[in-house]
Amino acid sequence: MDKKDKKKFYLTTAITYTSGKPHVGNTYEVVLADLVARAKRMQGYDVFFQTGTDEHGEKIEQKAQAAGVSPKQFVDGVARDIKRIWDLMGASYDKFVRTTDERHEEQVKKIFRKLYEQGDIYKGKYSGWYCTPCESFWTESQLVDGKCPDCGREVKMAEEEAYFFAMSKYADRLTKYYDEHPEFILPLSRKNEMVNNFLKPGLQDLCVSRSSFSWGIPVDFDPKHVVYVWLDALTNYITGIGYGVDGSDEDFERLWPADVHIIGKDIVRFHVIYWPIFLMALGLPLPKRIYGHPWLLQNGGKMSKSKGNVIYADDLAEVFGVDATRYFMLSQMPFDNDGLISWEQVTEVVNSELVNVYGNLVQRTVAMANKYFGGVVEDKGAHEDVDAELESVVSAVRDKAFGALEDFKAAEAASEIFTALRRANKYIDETTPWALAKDESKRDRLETVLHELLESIAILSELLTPFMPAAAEKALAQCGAEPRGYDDLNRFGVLGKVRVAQKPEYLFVRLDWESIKKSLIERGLLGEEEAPAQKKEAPREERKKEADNVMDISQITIDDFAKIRLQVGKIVAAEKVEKSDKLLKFRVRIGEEERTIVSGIAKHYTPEETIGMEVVVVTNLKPAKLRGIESQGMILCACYDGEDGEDVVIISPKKDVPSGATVR
RNA sequence: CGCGGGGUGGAGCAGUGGUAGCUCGUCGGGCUCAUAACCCGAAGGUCGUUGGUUCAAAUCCUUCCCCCGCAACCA
Repeated sequence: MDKKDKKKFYLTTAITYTSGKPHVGNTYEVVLADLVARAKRMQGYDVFFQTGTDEHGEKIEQKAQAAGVSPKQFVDGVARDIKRIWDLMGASYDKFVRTTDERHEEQVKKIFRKLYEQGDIYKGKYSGWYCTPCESFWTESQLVDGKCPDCGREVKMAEEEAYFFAMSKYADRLTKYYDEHPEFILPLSRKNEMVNNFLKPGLQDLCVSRSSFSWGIPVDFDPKHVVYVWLDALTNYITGIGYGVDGSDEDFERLWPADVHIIGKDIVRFHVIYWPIFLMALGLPLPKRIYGHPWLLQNGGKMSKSKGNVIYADDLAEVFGVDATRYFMLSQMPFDNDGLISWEQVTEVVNSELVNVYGNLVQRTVAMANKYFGGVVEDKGAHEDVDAELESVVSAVRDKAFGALEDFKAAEAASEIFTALRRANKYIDETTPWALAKDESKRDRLETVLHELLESIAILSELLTPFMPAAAEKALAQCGAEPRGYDDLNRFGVLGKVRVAQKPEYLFVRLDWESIKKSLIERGLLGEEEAPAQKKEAPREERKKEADNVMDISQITIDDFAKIRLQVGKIVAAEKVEKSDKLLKFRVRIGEEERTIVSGIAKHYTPEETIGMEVVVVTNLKPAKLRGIESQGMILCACYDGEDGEDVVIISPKKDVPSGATVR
């Protein structure tokens, strides 16, 4: 079919920031977008799926410097890695844009100039609190005790030339757009958040240039400045498909506006406020929908002290296979809540859904087709009531599942399909083919039953293709079926006489958690104590181990110890440190002097109960700044793993001791 | 009061005004085509807490408690 005859569907992910290797969360976004892209293609849309990398900015400049390479070399490496993972996961993107693409850079310069010339961008002064040694600007609220949050030094009010985008003049149009397009922001809860936090208080003009670093797209008429990364990054959605300030390609005319931007919930603000306003300023229509998906979080993340706990998609794919990894992400992620992932959960889902329900259904059906009919099966028309029930369940899946996908509810779609697969397994028990096989007069019925099963599997597998392309295709092949096309996926009677695979192959292999766990630990992909099932046992062994470790500390001489000056002091005042949930600030009297000491024990002591306590203080410790307060010493505490996390107890002499007494 | 999310049977979740549901796990049974799989049944929930609105609240309003992510931070 000619492209012009089809309805277009343009979708994008956010472009990934190239500061490092993407974790499962980033990868989830691409897999989700890929699901939608594949589903839309099945439905006959002319789909254009764009993803890519966001490669400018100060952070990248710093990372590159730390790595001792040029920024371009650095992003080339990371972008390659990102692309590799996307490809590995089977992402069927049509275009992978990079913000360092020449064409993109050229258009961003032109866009910036255009907006400047038409008065949306103006040159102004950026003023704020400036810390000279750190070369950083801070807002009032970022300051700590009126000082630099990084180094604790004095800051001064300073000004810097910068370009601003006059946001406020578009605010009303944007609000109106929200009201007229209630489906613009998904999930809905985000909309109120945006309106209440940003639109209602009044939109601030946005600073759209930077001059404190140089890794960015220069403002061509004022090269001291580089374009703000978000203005640079967001425009990829139009430059990638051929937008040009002086005239756009045909592709752009066909594809824009985007049908959806699939992005993380953390960057919803940029996509529903700044991006639409930039587009308005350019005189372009706005994207139809923005879906801010939740995050995929790691289960057992708090155990991270035992390093090596971060999960990457390529590791998952290596252990479980691409299809299983995709399926897990897509079926387990809620629509508007963060989801969890752990190695054990993936193992469980693979076994209980992919192996037991889907794989096993295909396996037993194909095996029976071979056993009873030499692998060739057709519909003999010997139907019974139970067939109609199976058929009605299976035929309804297409509209339910694809309907859910219209709203990006992948888990719901997957669950519709699996409900039907379970129904098919039940059908086998209801029809008892092995019993029919014993009765020569039931031969047609038996063949009909198997054909019903094969057609069910064929339909459901095709519906699963966007989720698990390879496995679904394999299942179709096992049944001897060809893809029938979207229009026929809601009815039976399409599958003719088929020859099934002679040697059924497992779609998914059953996994043994214990051995997977073992190999993960060996490879350093899993911390020893992640397994939630053994919560009760693990901490105890842990504690023991820790006790051993203490004994194991390399020995020091008495001279080493003598370097540490310990004295008894008395807490005379205590208060919570503002804006901190762990820190307490103490005044401690040690002999004749009084010191300020900050300690991270707010979770274990209230200020009141510590006043008057005698404590042991390290008095010759080099002072350090915490939350901008100078701490002149350290209060000794006993720390251990208690029932619920770490317990901390201040060490205190049992008898009254003169203040300032030394401890040895 | 930094921002945001959440507290529903053992675990993970669905459920936004009208008999509290799903998957896993557990227990019992069935079947034997199948990857210790499949099918049936059972046990198990004061829906975090307080007060309120309503004929009716897991669902709306209110009080408090707790958990998680981000941010900050552990002398």
